[in-house]
Amino acid sequence: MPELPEVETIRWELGKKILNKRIFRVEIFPDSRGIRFLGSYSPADFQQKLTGRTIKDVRRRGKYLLFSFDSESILAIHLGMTGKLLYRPADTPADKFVRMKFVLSNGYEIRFADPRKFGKMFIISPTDDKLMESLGPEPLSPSFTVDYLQKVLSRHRKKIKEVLLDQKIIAGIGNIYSDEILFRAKIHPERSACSLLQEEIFLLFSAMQEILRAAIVARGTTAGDRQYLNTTGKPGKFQYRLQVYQRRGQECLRCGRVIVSKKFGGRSGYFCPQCQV
DNA sequence: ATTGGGACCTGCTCGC
DNA sequence: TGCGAGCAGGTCCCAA
Repeated sequence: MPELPEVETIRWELGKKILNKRIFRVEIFPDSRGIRFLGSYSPADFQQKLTGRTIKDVRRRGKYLLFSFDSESILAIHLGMTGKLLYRPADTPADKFVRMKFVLSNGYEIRFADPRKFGKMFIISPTDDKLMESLGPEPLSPSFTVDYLQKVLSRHRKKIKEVLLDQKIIAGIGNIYSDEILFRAKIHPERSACSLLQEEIFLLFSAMQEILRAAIVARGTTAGDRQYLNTTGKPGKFQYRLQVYQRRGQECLRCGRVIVSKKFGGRSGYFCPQCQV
């Protein structure tokens, strides 16, 4: 699924292309049922709110993309697992699984394609923004420090893997990067968060910074069945640098022991049973 | 309060 | 070759 680095890549690409472009038309397709229009907006309200608006800013918060306009409304998009935002010239052949599209004034359109329909799209107001407020801090922001991480981990007894995945604690990390971060920090995913020693917390913090930054530079990870693609339909490059995710049965690149996987609350986690302690 | 598990979705892989 | 079962997982929701 698109996690922080993938969403950041999309934000960066779109930001260069659609600023000050006007939304000429909003098309919502019949099979867009799965797009959850949260809040009190119906699809028709949604179209009305956005049609004719000029895009003024594209930001990211956690795994959400936030579009600002020449109005009070903010469009928030969560890509779920399989969501893509494809930026195409309007005369380009149709893409599969497009649930919604924004036709822009410059002859291009943004196509929201989402085979598994886990994506969400909704309108929020800058002043009443409960969802964004409920998100934890951005792990790459200057205010996210080792001290902060230590404080937050000491408050939770649950597994460190679960803590990394909890968007209310830290925003933007999903299954792929939580595995990679824990592997790099040599921490077992089932360790209780509050049991981590100061040294380990420092390693965890460093691993988080390094991996997320490297993944952004690599323009994200296209792995597994998620088939993340950027706005031009191209894959990322970080999958070539994965150390542990989806390497079950293969040798650990650090110690040679066989990588194992285990279910953590419905999702699979990969780790080395020898060097992650 | 915290924690855990199921539901939502559907394309894809695997085994018989 | 065909078909059904199972898997993938972010977030919401409910129960213990």
